Amino acid sequence: MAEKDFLDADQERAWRAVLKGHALLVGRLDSDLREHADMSLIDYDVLVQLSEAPERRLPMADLARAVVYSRSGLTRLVDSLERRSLVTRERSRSDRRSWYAVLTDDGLTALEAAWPVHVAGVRDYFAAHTDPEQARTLATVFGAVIAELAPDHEELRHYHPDQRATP
Amino acid sequence: MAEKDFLDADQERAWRAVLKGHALLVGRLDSDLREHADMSLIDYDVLVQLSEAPERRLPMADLARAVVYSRSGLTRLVDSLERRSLVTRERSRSDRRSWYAVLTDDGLTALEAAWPVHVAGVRDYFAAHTDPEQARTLATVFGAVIAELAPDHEELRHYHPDQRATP
DNA sequence: GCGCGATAGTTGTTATTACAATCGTCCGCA
DNA sequence: TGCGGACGATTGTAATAACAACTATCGCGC
Repeated sequence: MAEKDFLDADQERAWRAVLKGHALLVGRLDSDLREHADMSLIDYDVLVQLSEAPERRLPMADLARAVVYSRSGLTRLVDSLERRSLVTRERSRSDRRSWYAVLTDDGLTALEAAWPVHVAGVRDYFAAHTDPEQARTLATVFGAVIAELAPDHEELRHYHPDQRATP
Repeated sequence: MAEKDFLDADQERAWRAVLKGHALLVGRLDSDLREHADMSLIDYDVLVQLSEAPERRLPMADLARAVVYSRSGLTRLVDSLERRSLVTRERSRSDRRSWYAVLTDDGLTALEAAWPVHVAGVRDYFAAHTDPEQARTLATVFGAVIAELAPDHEELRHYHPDQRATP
């Protein structure tokens, strides 16, 4: 059980600042990307995850966890990315229920066009106000939050895609 | 102009942790409130802002800025709160374009029922991983983000509602 | 080998959200 | 005084999101 029912003043201020600052930040990053790179922030996030995955691919369920999105939402998001040729779907050879979302060459090109826009935003709106020590603090705190609320997310590190079968 | 095109590793990690941790956190806080207090996180946020405002009221535009929400979105949100008798609208006497959202007694009761749920969530999922020094760092960093992206938000502190006219 | 609970993904449906356009009001200025 | 741009709020509309239900498949236990 908790010992206190209230948050102390510092914690309260911190939480409110995070809530409001985050809302402003993602709102701005999203509209910057829409305006200059023709994609939303969640599109960008999906493309980044895929670009960093082995063979540029991730099963839908793992991708949904990685970007903290509902499975049904991801289905329609990947539909949209597929219509724009940024991503394709491939059936897993080892589990016939599972599909990979795969980053296409066009998708990688789009990502490479988008990232300077995004990085400039993160730098100017966020990192410019954050020294390295503060950055480490943020990573620690939110890392602990992630570990608390999604302890299974570590497993994604150990994921390996199907080995390519000889056709 | 910026001197660097890349974020350093600490800043990158911090930003990613914030993005993911925030998504998990608000998702959980929202579903906790829906389950145990019959309101969403944004409903709660609106009620809190009103409860802290003089005479429990705020013009729609100020309220929208305070909770970082579009004006049209707030219109429909307040419609919903009004249907549930948690809030009412009152026309401003000094500016006939402007309407106040006013927290009702029922709204205050609902808020008092909801806040233990919310505070417990913030404490357990967030504050438990955040010592006072870290909390101050978060408030500093996100306070700077807010000042960068919404410099006009300070003005809200100076707001005063209509003085009550003698009927 | 067979059944059965669990899992991956999609679809039906509904709620939520933002943008653009609109209406009424305000206020600075000639 | 009255004109014109700005502002507050709402509405029409379309995009986006989640939940629940459903299908197909997996893999454990016997």
